[in-house]
Formats: sequence, structure tokens, C-alpha cells
Amino acid sequence: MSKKAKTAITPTREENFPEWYQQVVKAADLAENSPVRGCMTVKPYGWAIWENMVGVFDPWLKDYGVQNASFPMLIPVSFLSKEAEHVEGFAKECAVVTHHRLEANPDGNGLRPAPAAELEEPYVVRPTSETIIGDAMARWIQSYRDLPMKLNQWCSVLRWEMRPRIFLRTGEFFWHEGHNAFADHEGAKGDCLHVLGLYDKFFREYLAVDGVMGIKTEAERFPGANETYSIECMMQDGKALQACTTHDLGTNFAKTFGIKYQSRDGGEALCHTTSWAFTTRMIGALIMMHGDDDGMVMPPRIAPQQVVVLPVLKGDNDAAIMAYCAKIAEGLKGQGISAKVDERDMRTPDKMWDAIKKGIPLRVEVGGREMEEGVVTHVRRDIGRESKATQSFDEFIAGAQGVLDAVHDDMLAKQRAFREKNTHEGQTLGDVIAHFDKNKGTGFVRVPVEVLGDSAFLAVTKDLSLTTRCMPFEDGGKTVLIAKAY
RNA sequence: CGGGCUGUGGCGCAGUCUGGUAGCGCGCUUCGUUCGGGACGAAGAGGCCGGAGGUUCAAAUCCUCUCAGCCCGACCA
Repeated sequence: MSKKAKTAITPTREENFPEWYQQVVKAADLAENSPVRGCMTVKPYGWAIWENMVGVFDPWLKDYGVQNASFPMLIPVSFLSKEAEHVEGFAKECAVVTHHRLEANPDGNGLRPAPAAELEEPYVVRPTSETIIGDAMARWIQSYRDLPMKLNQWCSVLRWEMRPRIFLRTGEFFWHEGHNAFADHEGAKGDCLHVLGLYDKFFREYLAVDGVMGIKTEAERFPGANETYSIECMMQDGKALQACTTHDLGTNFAKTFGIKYQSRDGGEALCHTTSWAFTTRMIGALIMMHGDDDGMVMPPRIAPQQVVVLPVLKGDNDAAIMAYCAKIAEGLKGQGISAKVDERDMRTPDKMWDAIKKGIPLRVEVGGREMEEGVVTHVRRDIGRESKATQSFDEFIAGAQGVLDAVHDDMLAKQRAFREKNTHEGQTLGDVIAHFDKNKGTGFVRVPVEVLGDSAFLAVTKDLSLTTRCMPFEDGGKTVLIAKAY
């Protein structure tokens, strides 16, 4: 017992990253696979993260003039079929509802769909709602005075994925989908860029996530979009993950659904529509960007619980220690910090490891010493035991928010440094090949967009399992990022 | 949809070749000693072995059919 500190998660990231990821999901009690193929059950601690994300972002959308609404989960197949590229993109992953009632089997065993209850027109379970919202918008928009129309719904969608991975790619996943309509292209494009900016701000300021904003290449565009914008993040294994997208749909959906308005001069014109989203996938991204070999490391501003107060009981003075713990938690709450005393009937070390695996940003340990001296001992999750410090009660309470802010800033900086360190420059397709051959495909390679025109480009990227992530804004669209991706 | 594999207490597995009526680790319960970077002892609870049919005195084990899931490929937030 000494050499190498035992890690809470086996295997480590280095040993087997995908397996490590699964183990963190389990150890942090975030979610589990459900009896339904490819669909996850999100457990309370995991769902609390999502609720916090919604809680922060939803008001931002409302400030921007977006109104929430709710559209059906089932979409007539004919709706989906209307936009050619869109159907092609989603057809294969649609679940279809063909019947509407069940009855007992004649032999008394189990249920079967009633033979007479086949639907005349089947429905698909929504894989995304452009079509049914487009249909509604066509009715709701009459005049230029109705524009822009900004709608959003928080919901789940279903895509019958071949290779599900919890949070990252599940059959059903939760998201919000914004669907806006504008009078002209300028409005739609501005919308895409504005919302992308909101995502970026949200990721940086709340998730401590640094990503690259950019434009998708044609091959990676949303089916039915003229332009897709995204934020691309780098996971700790060097793979890319698309964290969110905004789509400029041009007049493609307006044409097929008849989303038209009468302009000021009396003429009729098509709307320019957009759609955009981020999903519960971000929870998976948080794990893969911030997690370590002891489990989850939660960004403080989105953490379901920011501070855990851990009583260290020895059998005497227990009541007094508990009272002191409660006082600390109350003090923190007074500062707007979510804190809870871990009163569970468990051994202290087990509680401590539970807090570590769940990634609670700040852990407070209170035993007889602290109580007698009126001090507080605390440890930062992102740094670990080296950060253990003891302060007076007042000093700690007053400074706790500052500590959480420092945790956030450090996590963001660390994450950004990781991406920068693992982003490599190249000039030609040959550079791309050399890099991913040698380094087994870690990180991003940035090359001039001209490389996309190389006649061998498609064959090479396919061969090496590479994708074009985006053409970053920061390079003015002159470069493209190449990487393996989730 | 092609190729490979697995179904045995909550979880992870052994037992299957060579049929004899189910076992291990973790977890869980109780008691005691413990509790500041993962404790130990003792005593317990919990499974008709994915399902259906067959062979047999006897099936987790052999045969037939069936269902479900996993991994690799094509597809994807």
C-alpha cells in the first residue's frame, strides 16, 4: 500500500478511456442502461445536472425573445417526407407507430396489436421537429408583423441508433430545439450566430467548457440545412465532440411547408428558418472533459450540489459536531451556495469517496478539532488532497464563493490548455496522414480548407476514421479542423 | 442487415465438455470493534440457472425451437 495511489475508477483513462467513461457514469450515479434497447434511465443525480442546465439556459432564450411551446411527439410520415434531404438524413433512424391498440392474443398469452387498428397513415416518433413545427408556423405566420417568430421546446426525441453509448448517443435523448422564422436570410444567419454565441457563453461560464465555434463542411451539414454552425470540443482522449449546432435552413422548409408572409408592400415572400439545439449529450461531454481517475469533477456552477459537509464522528461529541456542520451548511446557503451535510448512516471514508466520485466541487471535513477551534477544513475536488486547507469559520464562509469561482476558472483554463496543446498545424493531406498514423489519431489537426479539395481526401479520412469538425471562425473560414469524433 | 459472443441471487462471474437437484466475489441485513484518502470479525437474507418443448429414473448441464442483450462493421447529437 503505497507506491501508486489507488484510483476510485478502474480502469484509468489511460488504460481504457471508453470503459473508464462507463465506470464514471456508474460510480457517479448519473444514469444506467434501461430495459429499452439503446435508451438510458437518467438517475436523480444525473437529471439534476440537466435541470440546472435548463435552469440557466432557458431564461437566456426568453430574454432573446424565444417562447416555449410543445409539439407532438408523433409526426405524420408524410410531413417528414416533404423535405427531400431531411427525410434521407433521418429515415433510417425513425421508429414508426403503425397501430393504436393492443388486445390479448387468442391463446391468452401476451398482447398483440389489434388487427383492425392499423393506422391509415403511420407516425414516426420525432427524431427532430422541423417538419411539425414548420407546419404550425405556416399557419401562424401571415404577415411581416408576425416576424421574427421564435419558438422552442424542451423535450426528448428518438433516433434508432445502431451503436448507443450512454449520454453520448442514446435512442431517446433530451434536448431543447429552437425553431425560428425570419423575413430574410440576414435575420436567419444572425439568429444562428447569436444563438451559437449564447451556447459558447453558457459552455464557458457555466460548464467550464472551451470549444471551437465554426461552420460545418458540406458533408457534415444537417440534412435540409444550407449552413450548419457548431461548437466542437475536445475530450481527454483527443477525440472531438460536437457540443451543439445551429442551422440556417434557408427557405428549404418554408418552401415545403408553405411558411410565407405578406410583406409591407403587399408581396408574398418565403420565411428563412433556423433550428438549433444542445442535448443531454453535454453531460457525457462534461465527464470526458473534466473527469479524472477518481470519477466525475463537476463544474461548480452547474453542480447539483456545490459543497458537501462531511462530519467526522468518533462517538463522543457527535451531536455537537453535527450542530457545527449544520451551522457551516447554513452559512454557505446564506452565500447562495448549495451545501448539504452528509448525514447518511455510512462510514466516513465511504461518504468521502462517494463525494469524490460524484465530483462535488468542494468537500468540507468537520471533526472534533474543527468544532473546538471553530475552524473549517476543506478540499477542492479538482485538485485533491493537496488543496486541503483550514480556515476560520467566518473566513471560510466569506471566501467560499471565491473558491468555487477559482475552481471554475481553473477547470476552464485546464480544459482550454488541453485543447490547444493537442491541436496541431498542418498544410497538406500528407500532414494529416502523418499525424494520425503516428499518434494513433489524438487531437485535432488544423489544415487550410484547400485540403478538402484534395482528390484523395475522402478516401484518406474514411480510411483513418477521420471527420472534418468545422471551419473555425477564429481563422476566418480559411482552415478546417480534422479529428476523430464521437 | 452481415461477422463473433453471452444469458445462472442486485452487480460481476464459476459450474455446462464428462447429467445427480447450485456455488464464489462484491453488494445487502444484524451485532461488535471502527470512521480525518476506501476497515475487520461473526452471524444472516436472497436464485425454480432467459423462455418453450424434448431425451432421461434424474437437466443449469444433452437435443430442437425461440427471445433478449453485448462486441466488431455500415449510420449518427
